[in-house]
Amino acid sequence: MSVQDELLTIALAEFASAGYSATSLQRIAEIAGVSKSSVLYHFDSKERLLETAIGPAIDSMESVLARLEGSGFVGRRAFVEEFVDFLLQYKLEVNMFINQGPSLVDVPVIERANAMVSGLADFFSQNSATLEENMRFGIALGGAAYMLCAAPVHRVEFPADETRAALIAIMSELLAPISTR
Amino acid sequence: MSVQDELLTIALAEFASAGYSATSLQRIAEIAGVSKSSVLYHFDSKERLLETAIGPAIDSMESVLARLEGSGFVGRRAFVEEFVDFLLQYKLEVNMFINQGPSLVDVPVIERANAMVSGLADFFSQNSATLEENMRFGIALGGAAYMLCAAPVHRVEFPADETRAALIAIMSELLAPISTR
DNA sequence: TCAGGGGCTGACCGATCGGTCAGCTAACGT
DNA sequence: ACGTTAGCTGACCGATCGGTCAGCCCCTGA
Repeated sequence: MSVQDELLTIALAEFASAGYSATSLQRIAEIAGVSKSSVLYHFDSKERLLETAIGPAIDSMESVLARLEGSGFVGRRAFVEEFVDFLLQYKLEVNMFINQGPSLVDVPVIERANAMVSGLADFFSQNSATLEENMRFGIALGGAAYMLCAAPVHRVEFPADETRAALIAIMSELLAPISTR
Repeated sequence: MSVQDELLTIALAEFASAGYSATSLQRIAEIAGVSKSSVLYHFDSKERLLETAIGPAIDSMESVLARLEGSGFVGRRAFVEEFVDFLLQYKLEVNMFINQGPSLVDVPVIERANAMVSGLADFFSQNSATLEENMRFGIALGGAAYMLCAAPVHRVEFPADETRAALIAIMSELLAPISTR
């Protein structure tokens, strides 16, 4: 594992657990066993380090959202599976988007993540006839994201395959009453 | 409104929106139109300011959890209503607990909040026979908390009474399959 | 009239922040 | 053998952080 990749892994873990602004470059450098100057040699700034660390997750989320908007809500089952797999793959990044997205609005790469969240919310708002339908979307997606990406910080993790199946079942049940338009 | 109460209101809003460590006493003082020294006169430290601001919410959550553990899960309907009302009353505080609780573990008052979350999770873990049942609890509570306390940062708010009714209905549906033990 | 205290302030402190810069070392191409 | 470059470092910078402190203003009770 290259020094860059190691720094990215450490930075992502620290940003997600302690918060972006509360994580110093000095701390990341100490964990990696290098100097703070070395971190700034590989990544021009703290913000660039964040961008590189969470960029792939944002790209993946963008493609998931694009497919959803392309196929419409008739393909809800496929979307639910894609969404759950996305959460399972990018737990730490999603944790960051949810917890720190609104507070890091001045960081361009975070703006992209916030735009994804808003895009999802807009899609579901347009595809729901009532407030209850809209809340079914929110609870399904927000609850799934919380269980997979936020709750593990407090508690132990569950086996991934069982979790995936249970999550897809519950989310499908929540979204079932919503009619396709 | 006294200066103390005004400072508490401002501090809570800033802590929730920008994050505790990213909010400086200087900024709180500027919004309130007083000096940083004045903030530290009314509250001995930044940590004390946080404690005073979110203390009532923690007290309320403790009583909700105590009643749940006292009555057991047979009174799930009453608990759901209590929980939703708690979320509606303490949106900003809950937003802080969820988003920044795990990262502020060294602050005693936040430890109390984290203990509440763990207590809730333990109760539901003991009252669920399968992983899916356990996830139903998590999605119901996590999703509700996200919709009410985190999502409004991104988007517009909904009317409170309709939201309350819809939320209670959806959560009851999610928790219905779980047998009382 | 005046002593006293609550409310508030600016000046200041050490610590830490992100970031810059000159320079060291080892490996590589010619 | 030598110039170049990548990788890395410590020293240092200005800014900002939470917190301390002496002192000012103004109201109140004796």
